[in-house]
Amino acid sequence: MIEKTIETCDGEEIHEELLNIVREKMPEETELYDLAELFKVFGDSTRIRILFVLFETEVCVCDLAQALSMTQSAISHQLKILKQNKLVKSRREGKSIFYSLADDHVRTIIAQGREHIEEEG
Amino acid sequence: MIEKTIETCDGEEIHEELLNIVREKMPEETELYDLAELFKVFGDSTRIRILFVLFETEVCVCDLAQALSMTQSAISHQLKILKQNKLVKSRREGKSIFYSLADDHVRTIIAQGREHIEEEG
DNA sequence: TAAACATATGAATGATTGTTCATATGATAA
DNA sequence: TTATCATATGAACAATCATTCATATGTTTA
Repeated sequence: MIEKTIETCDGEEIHEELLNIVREKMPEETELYDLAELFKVFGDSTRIRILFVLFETEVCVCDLAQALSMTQSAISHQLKILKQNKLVKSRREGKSIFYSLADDHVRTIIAQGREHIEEEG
Repeated sequence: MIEKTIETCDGEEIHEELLNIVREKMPEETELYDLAELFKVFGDSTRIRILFVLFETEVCVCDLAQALSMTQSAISHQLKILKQNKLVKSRREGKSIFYSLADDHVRTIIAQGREHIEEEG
């Protein structure tokens, strides 16, 4: 933490400490962009619902579509986004393709999100 | 985990286990919506950059704007969204308003996001 | 009080995005 | 091969959203 100061916002006097922090601790542009992209994936309730199903079991696209009462196409489009972001992986079994969680960060991130929500008034 | 079965996608025969899981484990509509809303907030690189500054110190709007090379208005709009979602809190000090992190879920969520990104090829 | 400063906000706009529709790809069965 | 089933995908459309611009609110100083 930098010390609190009073004088601010006179253009020239933006705190040097603040600028140093920004320069030193701020991740690279590409990482910031990738982070935002990752969280965008969680920012849609259809994809969240897909993930909650995958928390319990692997499923094929068509069962997912029925379980969530959505079209196969809509689900498939969303699975593509989840897969591109490595939240989900797939394997073929005959005509079907089964999707499952790629790793456990997904559970942790969503669990933290739920905690945050529940603590709000 | 439910047992894996082969037959799928013939319309009537969607696995009962899957439907039960969806009914029992899927959060309420409102919680799914709130979760997606929360993650949408993290899904913008401007807001991510604001949060990274707030990881280090509290700041007033105008210093934030200068540090991130953006207009006061743009920063103010984003701070409003962060505050509405209780990721950030504010206090007035004279003419300035200082913003700081509301709680530590923010750090955890972003830390998990970074881990996920770094583990990708 | 009026002027100056810091922040907030409503409207407009360009960009992004989720879903639908039609169709393509890929695998199995006849 | 041909037909059928499961999934993927491109284009189009509507809805959402981040930024800008102009202006309003609220605080301090003169």
